[in-house]
Amino acid sequence: MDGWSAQLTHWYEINKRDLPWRQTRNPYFIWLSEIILQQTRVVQGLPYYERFVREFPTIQDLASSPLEQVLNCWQGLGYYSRARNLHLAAQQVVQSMQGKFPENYHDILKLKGVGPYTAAAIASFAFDLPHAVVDGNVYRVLSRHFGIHEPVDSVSGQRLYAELARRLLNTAQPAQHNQAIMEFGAMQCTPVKPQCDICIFKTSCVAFNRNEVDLLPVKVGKVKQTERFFNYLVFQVEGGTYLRERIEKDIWQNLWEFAVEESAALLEEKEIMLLLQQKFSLSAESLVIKRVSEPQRHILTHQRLLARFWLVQIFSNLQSKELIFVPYDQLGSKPLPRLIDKFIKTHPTWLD
DNA sequence: AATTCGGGGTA
DNA sequence: TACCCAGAATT
Repeated sequence: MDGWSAQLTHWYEINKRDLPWRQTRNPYFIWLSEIILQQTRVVQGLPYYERFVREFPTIQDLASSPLEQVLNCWQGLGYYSRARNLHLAAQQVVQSMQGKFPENYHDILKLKGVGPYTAAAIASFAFDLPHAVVDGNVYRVLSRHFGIHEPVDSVSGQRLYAELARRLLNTAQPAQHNQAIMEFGAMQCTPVKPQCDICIFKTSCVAFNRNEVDLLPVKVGKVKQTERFFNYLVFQVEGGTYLRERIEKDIWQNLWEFAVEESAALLEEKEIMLLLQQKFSLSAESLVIKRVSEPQRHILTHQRLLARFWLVQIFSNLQSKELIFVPYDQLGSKPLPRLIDKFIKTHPTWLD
């Protein structure tokens, strides 16, 4: 099995993409790229990486910036706990590690938001330490090449794949080996329509020779989706509107949105009017429901959202514990979920 | 061990 | 549609 890594890295040297985080050994930059790329395609993460490097050139800059600024840079990338943990981990390094990024697997693993994959990636890429990465690409490449049907999302499967990856690792060049296997999974041994016809492992790939490529890797995880209905109230009051921060333990934590009423089904105008009077203590004379948007679908991994936006002009100030007044020209200063950001961008006439 | 965290590309 | 992406934290 000694030649396996050699074949792989040979393929890599010919076919690798030119990616910015491959041009540096700075553990801070490599860490940034790895957090950004968790569950995220390279092409999607790339502009975010450039932005973070520019906005936060050092880990001290990141640690001393307000979370809101970090979330603003992260806006649209999803899985926002990554941004919160990134910020926490930066403060961890500055405050408890004298600003020195940890230099071994064990200490890297202590950082918030850093799990086994990311710790192995940083340890190998930045410090040439012999830790094998196991990510979605690795699961796919190994399951197919070695014909493994053990589910990748089971505990026994994860043990099995981690052990196999560890055995295959070229400990003389762990960084190159790790980059190579992930690049191979991303570019050649792809989830659908892998390019088996031109694959260097054509003769040794068990799945290919058994015609099982499309069956692997095996996953058992079933995602059950819930349906939710959000009724958004876009209050219109002299030059601005009202936003609230989502602080509850739910999606979009620490992001901002319009006043919202969640319901078992989208509310109708009569119910919205009642809500405005009861929950927001507005009289029928002090408000006008001016427009309502089409229902907007928004799909998350575990949730299907249906949202509708009501434009409500009001003639008195709102007294609400959680709603804060935001001038229209400052809407961009708050980190917003894609659903809200998209609504604002596609309904410019609603907001002058 | 199972669930929950986003958003977009691709077939 | 359904699947998946340089996964990790929480329950």
